[in-house]
Amino acid sequence: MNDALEPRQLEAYFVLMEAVSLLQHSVEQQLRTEGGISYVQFQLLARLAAVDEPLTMTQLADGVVYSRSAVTYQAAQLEEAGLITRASSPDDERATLVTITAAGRALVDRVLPGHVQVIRPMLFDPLTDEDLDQLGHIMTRVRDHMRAQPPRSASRRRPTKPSP
Amino acid sequence: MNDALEPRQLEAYFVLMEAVSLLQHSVEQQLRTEGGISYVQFQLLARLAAVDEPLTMTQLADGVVYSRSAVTYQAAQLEEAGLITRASSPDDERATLVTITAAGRALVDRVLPGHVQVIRPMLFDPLTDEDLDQLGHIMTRVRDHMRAQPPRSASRRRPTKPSP
DNA sequence: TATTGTTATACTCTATAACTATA
DNA sequence: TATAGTTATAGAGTATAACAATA
Repeated sequence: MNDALEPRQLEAYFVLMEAVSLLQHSVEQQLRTEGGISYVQFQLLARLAAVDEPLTMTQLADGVVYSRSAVTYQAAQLEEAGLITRASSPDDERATLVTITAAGRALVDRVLPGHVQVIRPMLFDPLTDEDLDQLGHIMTRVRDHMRAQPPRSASRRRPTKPSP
Repeated sequence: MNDALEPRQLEAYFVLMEAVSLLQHSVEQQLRTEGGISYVQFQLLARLAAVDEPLTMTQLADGVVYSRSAVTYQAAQLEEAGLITRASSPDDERATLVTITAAGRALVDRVLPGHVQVIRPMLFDPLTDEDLDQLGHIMTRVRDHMRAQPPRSASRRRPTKPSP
């Protein structure tokens, strides 16, 4: 058992990261220019629009991985921009329910075409439909596998101190 | 011709971005913890180690996309940490040649095993060798295609002001 | 006691524009 | 005049830890 991966595997990883970085960079500019939002903010809005019901801060964070304070920060930005509202949950007074506003939905709808126009030439044009299908399948498997086992190092909430 | 993509295409894109974000996050923590460097810094060092010869700041930037000032900033960090050296080029006095130090190589070698240990369970374990091959081929095609046509919006150097 | 979320703070990183120096 | 790189500055985003309130 060797700790080193086959060079080809490592190469696939590096190329994956590089290509996505390029894509992310372009997409970020488009969102900033046309919508005045970051990619993270777009993700949060898109998620809220997709599920079509209020989410708690924790649920919202679950989709984007970051720390609680980062979500609070982003939510504050989005709320200030009138794209979401926050209200404490009737079920659990500790929780904050985040709801996307009409303006929020409108923004997502407004930036999506331009978003696609950036993605298409970069990601879709060079690939066949079959490639895209495979890519989708592969990354879905990867994503689901990642979500299934919470990363050892990045626990959402500081684990309780082991009895000292 | 419709501006909207097939939902499945868009889905593949979103999953791709999500999975890579998760991967990036984990990898970033590993590099920070075990090497005290960011992923960008790791990329720069790995690139210098791979080509095995000095690169100019511009050449270095080409691999990582960012603005000139960002490269200067990162190079300053790496130089301060003793991982690279900078010296003006004999060929072109304007250029700065960046050379990786022994400590820089040592650091890359030192963090790479841990890096792989993070990647393996997240990316490689859930995929067959064939999947990985396909992923590599697909993303290589995407990457090469992206590099072939410089993004319209993100010119490396501010284009000359159109004759006013 | 554990969990949800917020806040204060410090830090990293990035982009813009102005600047120097060389080609 | 254009290019390589640096610098000053300002802004966005993140994480940590301490905190308040609820379960």
